[in-house]
Amino acid sequence: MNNPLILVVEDENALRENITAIIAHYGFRVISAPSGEAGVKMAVESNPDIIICDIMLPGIDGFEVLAQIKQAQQSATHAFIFLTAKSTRSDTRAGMNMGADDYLTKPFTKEELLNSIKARMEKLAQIRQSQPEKDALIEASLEKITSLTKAERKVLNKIAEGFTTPQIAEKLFVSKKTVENHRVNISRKLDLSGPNSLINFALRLRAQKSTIPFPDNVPAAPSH
Amino acid sequence: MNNPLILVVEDENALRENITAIIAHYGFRVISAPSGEAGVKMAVESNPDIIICDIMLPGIDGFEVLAQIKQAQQSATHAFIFLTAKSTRSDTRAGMNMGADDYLTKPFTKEELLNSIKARMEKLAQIRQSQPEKDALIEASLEKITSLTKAERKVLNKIAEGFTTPQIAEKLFVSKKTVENHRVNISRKLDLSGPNSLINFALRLRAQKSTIPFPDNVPAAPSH
DNA sequence: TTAAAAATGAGTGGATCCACTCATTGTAAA
DNA sequence: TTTACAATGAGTGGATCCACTCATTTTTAA
Repeated sequence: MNNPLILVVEDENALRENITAIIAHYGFRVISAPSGEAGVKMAVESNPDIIICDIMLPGIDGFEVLAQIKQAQQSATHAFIFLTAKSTRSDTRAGMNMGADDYLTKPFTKEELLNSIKARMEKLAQIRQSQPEKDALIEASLEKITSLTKAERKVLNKIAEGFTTPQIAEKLFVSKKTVENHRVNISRKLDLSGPNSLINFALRLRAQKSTIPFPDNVPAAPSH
Repeated sequence: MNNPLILVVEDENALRENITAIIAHYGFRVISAPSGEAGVKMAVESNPDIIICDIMLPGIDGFEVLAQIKQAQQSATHAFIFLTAKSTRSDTRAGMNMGADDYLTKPFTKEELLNSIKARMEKLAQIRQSQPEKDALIEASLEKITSLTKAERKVLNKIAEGFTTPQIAEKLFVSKKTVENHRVNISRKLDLSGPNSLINFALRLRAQKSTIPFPDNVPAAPSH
């Protein structure tokens, strides 16, 4: 698994920046959200490998974040780590029973955080275990992916998840026409043509890389 | 998931029988082992969905059990729940960092046990089912592939190679109509439906099995 | 030999994908 | 502010996929 993507959902600015800094320093790609609502949106869009989420959040809380992500993204090939100041037994059980994968009690050390991430990562790698026989077409196109815009990357991600145009339109809250336009633009940028070439490309790409690098993990195409 | 299998590794006879009775009472299949060594052997043989394992065991301890099972069975997608009397933070972290999925501190109630099992079960079901990219669909369909005829296998093979209907028709020296008919029949036999579902299936099948068992490696479906 | 299944091909219709053009609105940089 | 690009959405048309039905010929098994 190369370059895992980690999403941090934490409302306290200092703690959020601290965590993201630690994660980034150890070579993982990281994105963050200051609220549950933003976290859900980002998770659906970017499909991170690991989600680290505080339970006490303004607006919807961590439990609700987990529930909504489970709802929206049935392809739960990610790990969910809860953060909390409360460490009562019933609280811990509630989190785990909702489908969390780990439960870190604040304050936690850098090592505890990293070890937890590492353990979940290994678990995920075990689960996925897709063999990476290199594909010339994919390899050649990897550079060109950087020329895709944010919206185009979102669409490509959904294509790779196996969704059809109408489904993608619904999930991204845009019209089918817009999705179709994005598909055409993606195909053009990647030099693809012919029926099924895009779904074909997306699935092979996904077979190689656990998650597609976008849309906020990688700088979008420059405006000019 | 039908009839999940749960393995209980616990040396105290009373507790082990108590746990297995609870689990069995709620309709799950359950097997048990009184030692780590027996537990590892049983896990490798029976490939249970969930392993509930005490940490304090005579002979090899729970950590070692987990390590050995991970070693022997790296492809298995199962959940591992630790049981322990010690509930210190460092102890919990050690267990989770080794790849455990939950950590129950003794004494625990029947509800805590069942909820933990239920949560891990849902997680497993999600993983297996979703892997839109993976096993559940493929695995479930592997048997059905044997019901495909020779011509249908040839077509499925070409689909997996990324060819479109017109290309397949040309390569197999038949008309496009014939290929289309085969595609429909394949979809029907594999319980697929919707646009791209076939190419999607074929590519995932190919990603999973380096060589697809057909068209000439496996006997065709019996004529009647 | 006879009956069943497979393989081939055609017809029809609907849904989707692909590829163009065009327009509007928003955003970001010169 | 002006300019360029992104994002959105619509229109059109063609190719393909999907799902039916139907028919003919060939192969296979009883």
